[in-house]
Amino acid sequence: MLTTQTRSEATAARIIAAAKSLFVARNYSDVTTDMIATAAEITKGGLYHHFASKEDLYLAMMLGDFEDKRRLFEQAVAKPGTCRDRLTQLTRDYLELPHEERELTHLVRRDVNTFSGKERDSLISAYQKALPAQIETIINDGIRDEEVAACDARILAWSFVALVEVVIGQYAEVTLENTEAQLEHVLGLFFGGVSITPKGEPA
Amino acid sequence: MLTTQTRSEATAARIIAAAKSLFVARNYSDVTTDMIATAAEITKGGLYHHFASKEDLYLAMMLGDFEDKRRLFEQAVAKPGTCRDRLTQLTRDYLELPHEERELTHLVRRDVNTFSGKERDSLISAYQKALPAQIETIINDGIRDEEVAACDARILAWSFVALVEVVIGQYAEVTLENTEAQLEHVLGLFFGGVSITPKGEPA
DNA sequence: GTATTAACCGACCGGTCAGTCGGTCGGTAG
DNA sequence: CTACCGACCGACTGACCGGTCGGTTAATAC
Repeated sequence: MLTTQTRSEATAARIIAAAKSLFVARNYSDVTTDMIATAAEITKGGLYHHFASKEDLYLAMMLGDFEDKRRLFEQAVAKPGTCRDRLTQLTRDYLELPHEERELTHLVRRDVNTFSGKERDSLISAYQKALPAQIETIINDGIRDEEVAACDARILAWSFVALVEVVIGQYAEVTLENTEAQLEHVLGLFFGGVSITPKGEPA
Repeated sequence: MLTTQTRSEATAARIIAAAKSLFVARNYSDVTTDMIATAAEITKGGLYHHFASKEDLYLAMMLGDFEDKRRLFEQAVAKPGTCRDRLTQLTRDYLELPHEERELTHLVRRDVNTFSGKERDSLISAYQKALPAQIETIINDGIRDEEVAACDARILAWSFVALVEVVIGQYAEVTLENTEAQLEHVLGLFFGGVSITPKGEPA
């Protein structure tokens, strides 16, 4: 029926998908390889045929996802336009990702202490360095063009990320309903703050 | 030498202190009762003399810390002044807490999925409801006094919290050196945004 | 002094979980 | 057809960990 290769790839993909939904829901240590295997409709032996270890699976899952996000962010960095426009574009694309994919982005901050050595480093350099660095680039352009006040761009990038996470609902059971409302909140707050000013609508 | 009661209280405090530094550094599941006992210079049997279970210890640690923070926040809520002044005061007090105490505040978001039932509920209602609700109160006053643009105060409260966490360095190895620089960043960004405006210094 | 009790010890138990290994089955190559 | 190999199975193991329990010491009560 299926070729061996196709079948193998499909199984690996099923394992990754199962791992995503489980690791998003619970800490690394609280997800067992049996749980992942069962969710992927395979046995533990089968899982270990595809991945050398639990850590290996976690890293494959994360670095695969990172690559997708890196490409997504790259598009916004490459585009012309104002800093605000590019951040809007990037955020809109990001908010339209499925819930699970967005959750993966901040999994690192929760689980990173579980790892050590180069595994830990690769996670940090992907999600804590490379992705925010792309946002930083856009913000630095904004500073150069005098659209944004001069300030440490890295801190501003992280501030932006934090605001996005708030509207996603990471911080509580607080969520703005639709993507446009979320966008408006983040961009409005980031660029204009909450103060009532004579010239317009903040927040 | 020491009375039994004093000795007991001191031991319990030592266990809580050991638990704090370990739980801040690693996930709930990755911290063993043996590690806590060793760090508290006691044995596991001794630990279980003071606390009924690992979960019980974790909750005692968290709810004790919550009570301290609740009182700290309460002061800022009770004070008169503008919304900005009160938030400044609260944030300054908060930033002057020792690193470990501040880290405890967002431990819940990392570990909450490990618990269930009323243990989980008590953690959520403390750190995800009661504390942000106090900030929300201050912001609502700001909206009432037309100092802050009308908007869902809960989302604004969480946005503020998120910005504070950024400058604390939760988000990367990014930290502004001193408390005043951190304060300026958070308050400036929250109230004024990052845009360059004719009338002054944002961010 | 004697009895009682709280604080603490440390060996132990039962369960869990990452990882292993010998084996089966079906597709593939020659 | 046959030999092979990759995909997968499932029982097993060894380490670890939360929690227990009988015992020891020292403070306290009488």
